Amino acid sequence: MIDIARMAGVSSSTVSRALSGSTLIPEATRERILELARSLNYQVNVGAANLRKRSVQTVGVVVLGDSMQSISDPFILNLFGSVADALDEQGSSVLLTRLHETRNASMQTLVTSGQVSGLVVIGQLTWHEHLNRLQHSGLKFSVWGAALPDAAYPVVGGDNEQGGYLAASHLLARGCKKIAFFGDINHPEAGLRFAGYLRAHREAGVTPDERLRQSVLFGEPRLLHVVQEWLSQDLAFDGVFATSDVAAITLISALNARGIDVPRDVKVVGYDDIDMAGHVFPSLTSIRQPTKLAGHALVSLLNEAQAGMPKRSVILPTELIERESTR
Amino acid sequence: MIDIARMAGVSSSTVSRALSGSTLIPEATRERILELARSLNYQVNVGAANLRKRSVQTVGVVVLGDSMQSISDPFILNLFGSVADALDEQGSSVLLTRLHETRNASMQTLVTSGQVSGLVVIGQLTWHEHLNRLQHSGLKFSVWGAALPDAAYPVVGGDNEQGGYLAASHLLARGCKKIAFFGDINHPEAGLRFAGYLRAHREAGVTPDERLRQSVLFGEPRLLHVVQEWLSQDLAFDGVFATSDVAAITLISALNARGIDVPRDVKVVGYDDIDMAGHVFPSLTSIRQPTKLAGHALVSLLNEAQAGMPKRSVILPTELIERESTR
DNA sequence: CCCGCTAATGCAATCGATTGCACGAATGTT
DNA sequence: AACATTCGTGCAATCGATTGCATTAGCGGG
Repeated sequence: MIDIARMAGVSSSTVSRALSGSTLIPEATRERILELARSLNYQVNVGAANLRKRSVQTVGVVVLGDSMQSISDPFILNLFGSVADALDEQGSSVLLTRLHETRNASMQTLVTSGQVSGLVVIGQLTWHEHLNRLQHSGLKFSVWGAALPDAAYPVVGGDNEQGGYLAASHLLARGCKKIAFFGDINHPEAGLRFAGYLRAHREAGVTPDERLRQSVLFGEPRLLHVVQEWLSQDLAFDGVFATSDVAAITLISALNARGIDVPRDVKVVGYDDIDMAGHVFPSLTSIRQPTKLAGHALVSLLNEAQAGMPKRSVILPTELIERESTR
Repeated sequence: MIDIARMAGVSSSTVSRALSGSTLIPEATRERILELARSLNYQVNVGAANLRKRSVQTVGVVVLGDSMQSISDPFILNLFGSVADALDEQGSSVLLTRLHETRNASMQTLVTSGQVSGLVVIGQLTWHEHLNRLQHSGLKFSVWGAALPDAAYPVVGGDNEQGGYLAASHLLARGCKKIAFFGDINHPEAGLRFAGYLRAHREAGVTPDERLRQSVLFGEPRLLHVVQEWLSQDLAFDGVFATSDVAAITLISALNARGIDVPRDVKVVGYDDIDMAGHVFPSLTSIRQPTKLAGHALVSLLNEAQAGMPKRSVILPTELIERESTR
């Protein structure tokens, strides 16, 4: 910067002001300096500027779990992209970190060491208590997940209850009477989806068959096996609501293999509306969560936390995307 | 740091040395200072340290393409995770950036502005020329993609030719005579896979039918439509090699819908071995690329570039994962 | 007892920017 | 013509660390 100052015949103060767009510098001078900087391929050293300004334009995005490898869920990737987009828009950089269960001190470290100004946390699960503790210690962050009643930290999540309701209502409206539920009821988000499934049945005056429930975990490795086991029980059903598209697609493949036609004999609704939902045959009806909004909401809540505003949580509406699997 | 110095009754130089593990400081003093720092929850300001040391422990990972949204390819995510793991291991942070076609100047910027020491680039595609230019301008980076003959930059990629060879050989060994190829031959990686497909045919003494080629782009939105169009041509075939698992799964769904049994009537091999390959029915035989190795290789090549060592490229072996779609 | 040497420590410059304050010039006001 | 503003610019301190060099204390050897 001093070199540029010399070449432009001004002081480094003037260069700094010109580059940062201060109104003190007349347009003519600024143009000259800008041009010079461009031709020298000069960029302000962000680290030095941050040091003096005592601020950082970087947000940490923390993905909880063993490793990114384990996150095979395409929905998480979309969400992640949307957070990155939102941060881009406000001119922040994204420092990515994955955390294992063991190294939980490191979330604090990122902020304390001045690398990031705050955190967006994706993947709540078993970390709930730890997140509560961090919130009380004054760390600034926002979290994607289910809005647990005793969460002290700001949460953004899809409206899982509504999602489950939309799915089941849609199947009922399509004439299904015996709708199976595929998902792990103990998982916070899947549990809410199940609650919505029940509400839809109640409102329609239909009593759901308790035998038509199969616990399927997210990312279950033996998914195909579980599905086939379940089908071999020869239960009577004409519809399925699966809490993940991966499970739904697996199920449809298995049904087709047994000569059961989707959607004629059985109608299926999935969850997350992953890319492949539109690619398989029959294409899959699914519940879409507004990832675009989610990213913005997570960033907004983080900004609010940093501004010292009171903690707030956001529940985003879900939407049913109708495709051939329920025609 | 000055506060700690005062409290420990030493100068900030001593604290700095103690914290960075200099041998000048006797063990007793260092322990005392470390304990004090811990109790005050103190962390060295990374920005200030970098400024003085004139070094950065952060690597930029650049994902090329419109937006993370468009990267529906789960393989890319795995790769990304593996790069992040490798950087973690050597104690580097990961600054994530997505770039659009339009803003291509910004790769330089990240390094020039001192935010990162180098870049790992994922997604080569149409950027080849631009990457060559950047390499000549002295930027330090490594790239995942196909090792194009005139690439001036270090590349890590799967052995696409071998992958295509493995896939086609496997189908031929399973008795297939008419093997269709699904993929965009103009895409560098898919082109090599096609070359391998041809070599396998040559070695087996089988002449591939030129009509059995369907150009399918990665991430094609109208994939399902394309597949159905193709099937309606009623071409005779008993095997398919698809250059992506998503295309392969779509194809199998469509075949099943027409009463064509996989693997009995037609055998199918995909590429990338995505998670869902094991979940669908019939489960999908696929070509796996060693993502774990890929991450390490990308980081190694970047380190070498930064150390001023001559450019080198790495081609990683692929592996056929046999499942039901070719039984 | 003095000298030399080593082990610890501190001083102060430095990294590359930003910004409060002071100053001089130009302009406007009576 | 004298004075008050406004405008543009530069000086120098500052952000929070690191590190070359100087300095001091402590110790053993001659």
